[in-house]
Amino acid sequence: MAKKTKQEAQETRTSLIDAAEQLFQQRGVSRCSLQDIAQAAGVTRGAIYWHFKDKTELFKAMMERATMPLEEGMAAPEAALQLSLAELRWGWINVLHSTVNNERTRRVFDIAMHRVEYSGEMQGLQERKLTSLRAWRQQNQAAFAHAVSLGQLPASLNIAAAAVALVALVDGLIHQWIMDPQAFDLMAVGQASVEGFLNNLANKAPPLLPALTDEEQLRLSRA
Amino acid sequence: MAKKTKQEAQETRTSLIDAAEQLFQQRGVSRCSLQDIAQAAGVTRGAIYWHFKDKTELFKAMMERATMPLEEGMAAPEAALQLSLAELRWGWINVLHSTVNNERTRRVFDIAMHRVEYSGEMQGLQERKLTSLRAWRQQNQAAFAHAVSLGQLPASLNIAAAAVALVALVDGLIHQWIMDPQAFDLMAVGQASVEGFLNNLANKAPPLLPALTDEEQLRLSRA
DNA sequence: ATATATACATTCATTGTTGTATGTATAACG
DNA sequence: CGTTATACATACAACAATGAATGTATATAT
Repeated sequence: MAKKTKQEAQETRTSLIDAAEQLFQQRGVSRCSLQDIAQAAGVTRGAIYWHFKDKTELFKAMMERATMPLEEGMAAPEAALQLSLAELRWGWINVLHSTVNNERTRRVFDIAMHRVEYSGEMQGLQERKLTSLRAWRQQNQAAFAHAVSLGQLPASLNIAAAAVALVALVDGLIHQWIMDPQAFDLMAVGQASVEGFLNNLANKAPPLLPALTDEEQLRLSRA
Repeated sequence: MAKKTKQEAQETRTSLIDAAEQLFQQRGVSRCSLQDIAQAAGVTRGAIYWHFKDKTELFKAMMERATMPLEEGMAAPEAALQLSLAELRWGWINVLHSTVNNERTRRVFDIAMHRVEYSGEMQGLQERKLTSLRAWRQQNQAAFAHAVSLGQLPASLNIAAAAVALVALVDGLIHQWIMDPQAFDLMAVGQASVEGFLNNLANKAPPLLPALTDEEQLRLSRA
């Protein structure tokens, strides 16, 4: 077959990533062969090996295409210290919005969460995810610290723990929603949860429950 | 080789599941062969095919062995309506405790989250997970409803959303901790988060942030 | 004590997948 | 306008994994 023009080659590359995205989600990454992907894209494996070194590189390219815009959405690292709580809320709402409204984001989240094994050659991807996770935590913690310095949040606040919890909250919401989208409205519950969380950081609520009983403490201490 | 006694056969079965647990976590489920597992357990593939139909069944057995005690921990379905907030807290704390202190629980959580693809023959497992997730939500929602009826929580509370959020919070915390155990103390942050969450359900905190601006609303409406 | 089911080990055939090597028509370039 | 690098398709070799078939020594039941 004939050589394609540069633009046509780019289109081939794009449609390969598209096909991979679909098949990865449907069958799982390890359970779909390069043959499957090539066929779905209307080419042969030769095209894949031309554009990508192997399946791992194809997977990386797919991830990058989808997550790049998201990571840009949460501001640059230098700006991190300057983030206000309102900007933080805006960042999280944007992530939720992309999850709900951007089909690609949703698919890739699903793939990253349920359709791939983070082992072997994919190990690097887990570390990348870890780096990203730490960055989110840092971002939030810095914003909390800034808010404390402005008097918006009490100085007694454990900003590290609060950052962990907020990231966990949103991450958990997205997880649940991806698994079970009709169970709840991610935007509504998400926005309410994030705002509720932030509101409650500002004022110490009185304890609703008594401390754990001695017997409960004891049961926990027995491994 | 010779026939083993019934007890020896059970030991073989157990060591096969043990080996699978280890290797699944190290190399990922699809990336380790039955040969690998058999060898690690000191037997041949014949033993695996005797005890289990195929790799999927072996995986299922491994999951069941680890998750059964956990699901028992959160009470039986009939008792769901009777759970108090204190019992709910206790249930969550127990899950966190198992995650931190039970090596098997931790390994299997890691496997279920990062080392397996929920596609093809594993599809059933995702549905099982979904069922379990819905049960947790139901459990929490019922406890909230009960607390509302007792006047412990305000009647204005959106109990469905609150249940989703609390499950998300704990699930997200466990996720983060499994990925990055030295990043924070799961028991401490977890207990504080859960108690903080419950406390804050009881009293409406005043809004810390103004509502989203018109321009922000507009940006969200543009897909 | 004998027969049978058990708990595996061993062997074999088949298949799917990967990586690479090679072919080739043509776009791009000077 | 000839040359060369490009963008794939095709063909091939090698392996690895599976599932089934078969073998076998011995617990166990009768």
